[in-house]
Amino acid sequence: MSKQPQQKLTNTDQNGVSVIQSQAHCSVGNSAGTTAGLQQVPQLVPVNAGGGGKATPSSKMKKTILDKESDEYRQRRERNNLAVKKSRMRSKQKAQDTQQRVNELKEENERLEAKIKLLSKELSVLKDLFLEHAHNLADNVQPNTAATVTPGDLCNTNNSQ
Amino acid sequence: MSKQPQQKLTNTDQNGVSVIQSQAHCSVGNSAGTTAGLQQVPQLVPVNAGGGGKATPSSKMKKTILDKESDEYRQRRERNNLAVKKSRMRSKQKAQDTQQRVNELKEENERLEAKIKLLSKELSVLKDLFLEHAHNLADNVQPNTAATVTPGDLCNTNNSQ
DNA sequence: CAGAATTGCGCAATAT
DNA sequence: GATATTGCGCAATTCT
Repeated sequence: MSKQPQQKLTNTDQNGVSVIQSQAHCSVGNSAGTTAGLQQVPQLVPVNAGGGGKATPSSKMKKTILDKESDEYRQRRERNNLAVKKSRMRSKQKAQDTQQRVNELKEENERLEAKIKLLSKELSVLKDLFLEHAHNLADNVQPNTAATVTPGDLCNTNNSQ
Repeated sequence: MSKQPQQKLTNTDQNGVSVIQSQAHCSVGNSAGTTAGLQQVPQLVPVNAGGGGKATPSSKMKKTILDKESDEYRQRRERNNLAVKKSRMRSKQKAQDTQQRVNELKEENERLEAKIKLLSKELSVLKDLFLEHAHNLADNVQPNTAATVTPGDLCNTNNSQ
């Protein structure tokens, strides 16, 4: 997947055989022969076959030099066009999905970040309490009076999230 | 943005006008006949323009009935081809970037998740200590002996991350 | 060898 | 008016 074989071919078109296709959709109806001028196809004939018109694609020869007319040709084109469409659709879909994924991940991230903030805060509170308590102990304070905190306050820390 | 005007045109090819163009500036070799056979071609001329070859795009006429020959036409095509290439490149780049973003976000997510785990653990430890201590107090234990914990242990909790 | 999937490319209709 | 986008078909390759 993903390579770029196709001969780089500098924009200067080298061999170009190109074709035009479409056009057709001129006006709406077009159905019949509405199409004004447009001549039809030139028929690129395969000049072909170097010296001995090999009919059999032995070693060198490209293929059988496709006949644009051939039914088989048309069929193949049509199938390919279909495949192309499919492929592109998928590609597009994938891109969309990826974008969506980004959004989801971003949200998730915010949630996590928030949770961290919360936990950090709790932790800091607890630590402070501890330090305070330690102090009290150091100062030799009565244990009972030292009960400044009720653990209960810290027990509902089950952040649902 | 995003619509799909282009006449759907059922795949049944209606009238296809095909042509070959290039050729002209073949010059640079394109080396010999690399391209197998392909002869060129016919040059589809726009049969066209009703009676008088109007040069001026008056009211009805399409445009000036583009002359495929016209220099201006060729120039426009070339510029457009360029634009198309550019656009596609960008599009591809964007997709790639998005994918990358996904990866980054995923990593970040894992980091956050880990941090949360850590904080949670610390918190849980602290809470346990608290509970234990509370117990001791309840049981009326001597404060001094209650010094089971040293706050110091909890002070280096600055998770670098 | 065949058939589907990808990919680069150019055209033309639109959109901006 | 010019460039940017987009759908489409062709052909060359690659993948199955």
